Amino acid sequence: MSEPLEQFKKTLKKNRQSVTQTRLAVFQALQDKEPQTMREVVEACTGEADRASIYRTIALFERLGIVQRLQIGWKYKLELSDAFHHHHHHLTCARCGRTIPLPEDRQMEARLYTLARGRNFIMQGHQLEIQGLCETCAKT
Amino acid sequence: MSEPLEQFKKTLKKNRQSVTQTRLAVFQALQDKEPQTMREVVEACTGEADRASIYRTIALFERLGIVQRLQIGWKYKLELSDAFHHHHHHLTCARCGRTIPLPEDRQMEARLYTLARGRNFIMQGHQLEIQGLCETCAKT
DNA sequence: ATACTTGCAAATACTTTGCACTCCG
DNA sequence: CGGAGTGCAAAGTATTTGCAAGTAT
Repeated sequence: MSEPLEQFKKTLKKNRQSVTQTRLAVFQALQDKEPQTMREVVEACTGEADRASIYRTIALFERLGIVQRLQIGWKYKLELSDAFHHHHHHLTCARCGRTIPLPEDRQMEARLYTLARGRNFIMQGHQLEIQGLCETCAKT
Repeated sequence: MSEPLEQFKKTLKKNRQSVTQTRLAVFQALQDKEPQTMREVVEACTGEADRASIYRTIALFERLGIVQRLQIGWKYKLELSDAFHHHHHHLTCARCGRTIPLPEDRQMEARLYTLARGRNFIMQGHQLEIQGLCETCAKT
């Protein structure tokens, strides 16, 4: 059986939430894809779920830590959270808009934690986005 | 004369943009303040500028690198850019919503640059937001 | 069975646009 | 003066909400 799918269902159950068609559809739409805009998710689910339900589902998923939002310029995109991927950050190409994942970097994570700690701040999460030009666009 | 204000006017002129009442009002609203939501900026400028003009002004300021957006959860906030502040990042309290500036950290910036470089990516900018609990909220 | 979820439609909130009028250089 | 910039009103988008009807446990 599909490993992440099981984990997903388990997460819902653990929080006493039903495993419904709508939720499965939204989860599938996000699976193994690059981060998507809300519009893309809605389009991917057309016919399977109503726009309003998708918003409600995404909000639930965020509350349960199933999805996370990334800021891409003025907009945001959605992707499954670290529990379903490795923790990572992104490079976004300012020219073509592509979102490229960066591998986790323990050293940097540790440094962030220390920085926050120094301000008596308890770090719960963080988000890092780098803008620039991807290899392809830099050539032209 | 006010130093940043002069710099602001110079930036506009350098780009052949007029120094208008609206632009001054928006700039003042952002000056020496914590990052604000669009709504807050609009409210701060009520009576001095129309909502539509403020949106147009913010768009212009972003184009000229006068302001930058930060993602705070689902929303964004606006603040004057690095040219008017030191480059820095933020801690956002998940409980009370406060935005706390973090000092610049050269070492971390350098590491980011290296990471991007390793992927043949030309870094032009980046954004880092840390969520957690501020000292006050952590106590209660 | 029955409490949680959804679809639908309508209300809000947020952002952009067209155009005639005003102000800056 | 002449073009850039603005206010106003209206059009688009995006997101949220109430409620009757459907569905998972």
